[in-house]
Amino acid sequence: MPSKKEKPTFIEEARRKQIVDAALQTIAGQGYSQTSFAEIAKSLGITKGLIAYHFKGKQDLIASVLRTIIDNQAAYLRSKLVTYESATDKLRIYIIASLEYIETNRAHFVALVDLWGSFTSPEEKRAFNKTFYGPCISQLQEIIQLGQQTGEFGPFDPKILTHILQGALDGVMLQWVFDPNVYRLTDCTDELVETFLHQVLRKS
Amino acid sequence: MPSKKEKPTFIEEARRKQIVDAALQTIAGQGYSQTSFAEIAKSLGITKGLIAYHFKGKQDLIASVLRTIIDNQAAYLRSKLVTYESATDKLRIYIIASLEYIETNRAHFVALVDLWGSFTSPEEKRAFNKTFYGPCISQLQEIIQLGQQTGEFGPFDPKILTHILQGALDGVMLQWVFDPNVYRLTDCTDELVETFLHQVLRKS
Amino acid sequence: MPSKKEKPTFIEEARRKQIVDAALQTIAGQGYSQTSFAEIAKSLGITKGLIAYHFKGKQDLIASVLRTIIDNQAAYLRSKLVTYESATDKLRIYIIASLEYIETNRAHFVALVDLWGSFTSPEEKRAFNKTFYGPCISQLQEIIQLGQQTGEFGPFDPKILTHILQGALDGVMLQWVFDPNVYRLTDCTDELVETFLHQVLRKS
Amino acid sequence: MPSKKEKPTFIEEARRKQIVDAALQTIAGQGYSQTSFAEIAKSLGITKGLIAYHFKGKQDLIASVLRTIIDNQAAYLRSKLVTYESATDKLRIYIIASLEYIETNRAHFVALVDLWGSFTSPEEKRAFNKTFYGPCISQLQEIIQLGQQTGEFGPFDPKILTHILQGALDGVMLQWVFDPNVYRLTDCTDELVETFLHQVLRKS
DNA sequence: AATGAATGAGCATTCATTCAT
DNA sequence: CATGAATGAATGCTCATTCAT
Repeated sequence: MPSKKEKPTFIEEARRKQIVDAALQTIAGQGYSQTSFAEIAKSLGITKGLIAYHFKGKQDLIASVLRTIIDNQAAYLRSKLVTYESATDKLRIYIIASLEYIETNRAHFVALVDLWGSFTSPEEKRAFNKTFYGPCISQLQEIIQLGQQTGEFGPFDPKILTHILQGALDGVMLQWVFDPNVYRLTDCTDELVETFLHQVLRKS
Repeated sequence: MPSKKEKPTFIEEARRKQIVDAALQTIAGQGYSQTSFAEIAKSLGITKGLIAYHFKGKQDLIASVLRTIIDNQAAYLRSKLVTYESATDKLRIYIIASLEYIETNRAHFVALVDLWGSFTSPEEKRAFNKTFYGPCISQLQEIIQLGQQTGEFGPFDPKILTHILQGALDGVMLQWVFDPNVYRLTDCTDELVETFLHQVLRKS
Repeated sequence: MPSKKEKPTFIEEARRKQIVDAALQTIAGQGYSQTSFAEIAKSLGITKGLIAYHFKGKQDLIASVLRTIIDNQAAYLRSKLVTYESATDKLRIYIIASLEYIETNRAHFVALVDLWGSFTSPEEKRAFNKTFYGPCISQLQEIIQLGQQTGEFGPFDPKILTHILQGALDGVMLQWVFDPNVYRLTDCTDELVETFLHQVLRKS
Repeated sequence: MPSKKEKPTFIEEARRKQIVDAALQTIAGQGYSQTSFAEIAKSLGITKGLIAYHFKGKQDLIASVLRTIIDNQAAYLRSKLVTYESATDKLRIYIIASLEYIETNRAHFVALVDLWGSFTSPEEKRAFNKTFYGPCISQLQEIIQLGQQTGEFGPFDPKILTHILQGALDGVMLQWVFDPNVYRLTDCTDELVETFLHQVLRKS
């Protein structure tokens, strides 16, 4: 393990990223239970000792993988959302961008679901949930509350609807991730936008 | 392993069920990665040799666990659906019963998600998906198509809506399974019924 | 690991003893730092998995080794001491038997010194010391105090003399254990008996 | 590793000493088995590569540590002994100084005992013994033989008594090193001086 | 002189699986 | 039917050592 507090060197940073990416691909490709240091190392043509050199342990490595997945997705969503003003537009683009992202980063989602199995205790699972869901949920809830403040959206429980919409997105992505041939993701996008926009815009 | 073709004895059947149940609870409680034969055996007060005797291997055991989860849920849904005639009623009860079932059988869903990690190759994962989602999806799709035939429901792509509704259900259950304190499942039920009934009943 | 509370089977007990003995010999022969499960297993023609099956871990195994060494020696000394009545005789036989025991069980002492290195923290080392030295010291101190009560021995600080005599015994054994050719152990016995009996018998 | 034959530079010499000292403290503090290059390097704020650069290998380093311990003690004893003329005085001061040295350099003795475990083969252990015990024993034996030549001491086997006295010293130090609270080292000093001076001075 | 990236062998430990009893 | 002894492959991890920079 390199020195603790000093800023990491260029080569160090590059290796870490390389290993994290390989880990992510291995998890997505072979499942978490088959993702050993040896397997990751083999896929990179390095030794497993090198992975242990760059990461404090397996937990550290998968935490980094998780971080990467979450941060990437969050950054993508944020970059899309900033260009729109109205809550209606933001909500539409949130749905579209969420599915778009998964379509081009399927491995991320596969790995994410698999990683769930790496947390053994209920406490760890809850923490994992918070880390992963937290940012999405709050981003979405802000949009919905914005819509209610501006009067664009009707009166409904914002928290419940947030979770249902996010749930619908995740559920749809999940099925597609399980089997990409089950439907075209874009067809779902349209239907989801229609269903939920219609629902939030109802005034009575 | 008992003889291949003979019908299983009573005790044989009981043991298998006992072991499958213990496996399910262990997976839900400690996670799949912590679920060894030894762990299951300990929770039953038997030896791991006995588990190996009754099942061809670990894959065989978890396949049985999976079967149990799926069959139980399917049976529950079916028993609820038969008492209703109209597609609208059937759809409402499908949503309600799905969430009801998970609320009283949370361990099943926890185990199900965890078990996803036990499939290593993409092919296995796809097969798992077919086995698990298949029955739910076709049951739901039948209801929706029924509604369109009777004229209760409006004109929309039945397949896509089926997947979106099922996805919304799964997504909502998933979040609740991750953290039971995130919302009351019944609150979601109402909102889901309202959202989707409104959507399918639209005529234009 | 076999069942926790039930009495161990015959074969279980035999294996454990066999493994403990092999561990002791390996430690004495190659040093603790070279004593791996693999090494012990190789010397027995079994697999290292079997050692892990019979012992909870390495700590458990070396604790058993330690126990064996200490108990054996203590039992030997006790069996010798009971046949004598007077403190003078007991003291003489304590010295003689201590060296006798080491002469026929050199490996025990070699292993004992080596095992010291297996305890990393000062607390562990102190505990080790208590476990090992405690029984010897108290046995010896009882003899000396007996001698002072019966009037056989003169007036001196019994605790200090106990430690000095035990120290002399250990030091002499240590040198001989390091290099058996340095002197004949029996020559030391005579001189030690003479030196210390003379010392304790002094009345003024 | 620096060039073989050239005399070492000032900085080279300083580094080696610094590393040897750190190694000694680490061994005494955490035990030999926990003393890795990384651990020593960390305690000095340098990299383990640097240690490998200054020493041929781990064996080389611990040999240097050993040398330091032995030479320091020998130098201390010699400096004390030269100021006395008679064998009786020399013997008394040998005992006193030996215990004095350990009292102020406890870490040296702790490390010494721990280092015993770093020698794997019986041959290495014997060599270690010779290196360590040799100087002490010959110094002590010279004193005793001097006393017999001058007629101060009585007629006894000088070799055996040398070893017994040295053994007593080591044994007493060992117990105190194991647990400094077991007795005050100075109390032992007095008793040891009394016991052994009385013994060597006996004329019959 | 010194660093830090990289190696490769070795470690204790876990576990599904086999099989004689 | 059931046990428990035994295996062997795999896992995460440690560490002395090497070497280009």
